[in-house]
Amino acid sequence: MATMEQVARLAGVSVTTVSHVLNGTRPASEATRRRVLAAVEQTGYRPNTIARALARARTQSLGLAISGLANPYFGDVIAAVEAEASRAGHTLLLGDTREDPAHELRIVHALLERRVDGLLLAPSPGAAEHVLPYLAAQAVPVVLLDRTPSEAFDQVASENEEPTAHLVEHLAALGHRRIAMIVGAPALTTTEERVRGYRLGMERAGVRADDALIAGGGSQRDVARAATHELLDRPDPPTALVSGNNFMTIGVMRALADRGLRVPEDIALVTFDDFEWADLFAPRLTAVAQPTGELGRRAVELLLSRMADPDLPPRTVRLPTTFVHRDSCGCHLE
Amino acid sequence: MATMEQVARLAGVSVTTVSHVLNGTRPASEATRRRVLAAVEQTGYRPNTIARALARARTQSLGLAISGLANPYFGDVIAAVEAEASRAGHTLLLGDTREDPAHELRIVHALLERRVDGLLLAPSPGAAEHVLPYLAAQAVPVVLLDRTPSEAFDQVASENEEPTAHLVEHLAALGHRRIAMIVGAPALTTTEERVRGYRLGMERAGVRADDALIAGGGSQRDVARAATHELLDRPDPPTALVSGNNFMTIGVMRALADRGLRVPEDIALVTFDDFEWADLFAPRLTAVAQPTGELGRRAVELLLSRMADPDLPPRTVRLPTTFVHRDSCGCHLE
DNA sequence: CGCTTGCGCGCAAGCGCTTGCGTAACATGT
DNA sequence: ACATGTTACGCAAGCGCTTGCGCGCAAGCG
Repeated sequence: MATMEQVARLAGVSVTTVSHVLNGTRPASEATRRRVLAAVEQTGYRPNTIARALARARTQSLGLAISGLANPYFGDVIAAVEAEASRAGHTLLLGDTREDPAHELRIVHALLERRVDGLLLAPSPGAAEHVLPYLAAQAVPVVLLDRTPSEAFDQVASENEEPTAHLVEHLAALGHRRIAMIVGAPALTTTEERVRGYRLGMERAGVRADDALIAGGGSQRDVARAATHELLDRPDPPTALVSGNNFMTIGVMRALADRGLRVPEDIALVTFDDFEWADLFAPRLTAVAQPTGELGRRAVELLLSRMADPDLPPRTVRLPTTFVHRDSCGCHLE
Repeated sequence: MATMEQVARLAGVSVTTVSHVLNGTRPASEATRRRVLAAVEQTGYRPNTIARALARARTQSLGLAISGLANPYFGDVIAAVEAEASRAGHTLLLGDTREDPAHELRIVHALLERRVDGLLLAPSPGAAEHVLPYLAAQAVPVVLLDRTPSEAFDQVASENEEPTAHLVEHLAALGHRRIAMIVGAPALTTTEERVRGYRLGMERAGVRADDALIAGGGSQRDVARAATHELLDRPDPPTALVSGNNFMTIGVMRALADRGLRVPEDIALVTFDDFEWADLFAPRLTAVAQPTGELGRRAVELLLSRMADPDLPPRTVRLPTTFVHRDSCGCHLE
């Protein structure tokens, strides 16, 4: 991979001219342009973006710090982020926070040391005490993703409270009274909001909420599985379940399978987060679908605008979800 | 974010010394070390890896060019790659090839311009004519992932032929004779190998293979759906289906749902690629599971070893798959 | 007490680009 | 013919690090 120097020599001009021709930053005579371009062609020259970044103090790259890379929900988000970033001429640097504040800080450090021009972060539980204060002290543009722990940052997330309330009301309308919810990791704003949604739904339906029916699923499959077992072991087990996200839905289903319980015949289940295949397999899950692609796109959009103008006031974007009515709620039973 | 210069000034030493202390590249007196470290602490200094990369001609970053970021199969791979890369002190740059040779070339260019130290690539169909010859001419270490189009590169992939043959034999053993396969995009080696596996399975089972029963699903959901419809529209429709990958499985299932066909009662289905939830939803798919995490890990391992020693002969690693026997094959019907 | 050793450190030349400043060469107006 | 623009380009100083080379100094030696 040739350097600009070699191209310049071959074209019989200075590196300055090569640079300007390639970047279009200064007019050049047609003859010169052609000679430079020909030399580029001939040498197979590719700009060294590292050198460019050092000189320009901009890397044309964005950092994405997220957890659960394997989660298909985030998969969609990542795909959308990559597409948008690439459209804007930026490359994506990827880091997995592992939902752990310490590791998250390491990842963010690594990304900043790479001098990303902007950072997309799905803050872990605990971010508010660790990485967020640190980021606030840096000058780097940041957009928070999926979770919204701080109004001081730009952030984009789905609506959580109303959609969850709707799920609960739907179950209540079918006659359920003992409606349990398996909720995600504590300090996540998504968890808090979905719990509020649960309470709101119960209240609207005129059902007294019982805190014992709110079980911590830790946003993880196996924790959710255990939590579901605990709920079902109660003397007065719930007749309907709300799962707080897709990971936990798998855990909940596993617990139900462990006990040979059928959905929705033996117990009703509705979930936050949809699956692409949910239509095709039984039980067909009644779910709230997030606009994952849109989430990623908007996040990049926000980030680019902030990079363009750092003095913008912080913005919080909420995206509407979709209620997908299928069978697992038990509507079609009678 | 302070520069090394400022740290040096604060510590009353030269940048040379700061550099050596931070990198451990030269002994320094204990007193100096402490002063430097204190100055680093005080200024919140973070190394500028861009400058370092320029000076060292190494970026400590790996490129991952892959398609279908949203595909959970690749999600697992990405997660494993990220984990391994990060363990080795490398950052991941991510690009989506979109399974399109032209875009793939753009992505690879972008990654190389970023001067990644090594490249992981899931070559698109058509890579052999475009990006691969280009890469062969560069000096950059490359490992091919999932597909194995060229013995000239290091590559790691699952076994495809035998596992597919096994799926087919399994169906044949149940009495099926008209066994169709929905196969992936043409020029993919995975497709070729799985087709070979199909033929091999038919042969072993003593069933005459009919090429009309090999339908192109293009590795895409909707193409697979259409292909399935075509198969079922035949005067002598298949009684069993083999799906060539997880994306297409969704399409196949959708086509079956379109027609109200039940699996396995009306038609048997087995698939290449497993799903995490496949146990929990009906029909429970009988499938071949790839060791996705292992795939990612081994790929990074191979890449690192190649980076360490560019003169190694090219290696091709094949990973064993797992046959997961569930219900969609129809074994438990009678 | 000179002379070698080795230790601890700084100088300065890069790495491959970008970009402000300057300067020829030529066109324009009067 | 002379001032005044305009056009086309090169010089060189960075960007923030790394690293080969060399120098002063205290310790060790005969």
